[in-house]
Amino acid sequence: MSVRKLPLSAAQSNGRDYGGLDQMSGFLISMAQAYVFSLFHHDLARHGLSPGRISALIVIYENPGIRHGELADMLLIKPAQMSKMIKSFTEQGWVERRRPREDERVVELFLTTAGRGYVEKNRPIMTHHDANRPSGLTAREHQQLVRLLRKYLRMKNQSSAEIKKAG
Amino acid sequence: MSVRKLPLSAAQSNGRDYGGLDQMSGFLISMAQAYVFSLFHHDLARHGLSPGRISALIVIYENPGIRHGELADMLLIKPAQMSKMIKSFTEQGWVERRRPREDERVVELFLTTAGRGYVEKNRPIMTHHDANRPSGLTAREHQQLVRLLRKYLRMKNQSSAEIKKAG
DNA sequence: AGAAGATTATTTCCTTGTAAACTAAAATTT
DNA sequence: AAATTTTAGTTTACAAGGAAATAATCTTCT
Repeated sequence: MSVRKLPLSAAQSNGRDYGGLDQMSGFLISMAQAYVFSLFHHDLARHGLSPGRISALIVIYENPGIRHGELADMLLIKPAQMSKMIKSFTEQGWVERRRPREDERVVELFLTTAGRGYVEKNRPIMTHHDANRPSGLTAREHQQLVRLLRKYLRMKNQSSAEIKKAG
Repeated sequence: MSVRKLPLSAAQSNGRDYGGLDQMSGFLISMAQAYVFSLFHHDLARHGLSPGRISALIVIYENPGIRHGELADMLLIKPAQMSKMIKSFTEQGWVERRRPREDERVVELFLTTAGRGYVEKNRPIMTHHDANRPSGLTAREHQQLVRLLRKYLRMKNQSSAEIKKAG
């Protein structure tokens, strides 16, 4: 049985040697990404969900009026790709673009009612999938991994909303 | 100055809210991968290095005769993509393909002398780049991240070569 | 032996993502 | 104020990667 058909298992070395790659964080991160992506696709593609697209919609949901470029910076997506994505969102009727009077170069993004409905329906599915993704880690190690990745990426410790919620 | 021009900084939120994405390991792994990839490209593209390609060559170097499909499984690369990559390697004169008599479906891969030279020249560059990549982590946290990612991917604890070296 | 099924790799077609050139608007310089 | 430079986003042309169909070989079952 080919392993490639079973995204539930990650890398298969079978006695082969990674020659040091398996001690490099860059390589491991790339492998983890491939694994996560294949699982996401396997489980959620039938919902029409793609990780990049739903992430962008969630951020617009939380930050109405966010600018095109800000969104690209937050998600590490290139502006060119962002343009295409936003265009498809407007065609889907999920996103509305506004050019503010005071600076007509920029584009501000807002979700339509349909867009908000789409996020409200699918964010829980995504969250659940992420929390329940099979991995070799315990729940505690998973939390630790999240903490390390956030620090790796130099993310601020908490969003203001989370601080409010926790406080 | 736009952040997108400076791959040395990772995600930029600037007071915006990730709406929970920033607590999901899948999202963080994807962001980390984008960050690592952009840095790799920024620093090493002039050497003609791409992470996927050099990784494949390293694994062939360490495992002469490895089969097409085994390599794909180890690197989480799809067979279709592997075929294209191997084809370009043979055209570059780095890899030789052999069809063994006992099973003529399979393709066994070997590096040519030029291929071995290429790996020997570039692996240290890659290793150095990985070890010195800027991140928000201390050296100790970096080691911890490597350990967690290996466990996440259910990788065997050590390669036999490493055990020999350590033992 | 012969048919049916499984395995391995490749080809074709399509989607996604990037880089570079370009347009438009605002800020800066002279 | 006119010219230049910078900023924001889009378009275009191309490269990387994946899914599905195909080809070739091997295995299994009768």
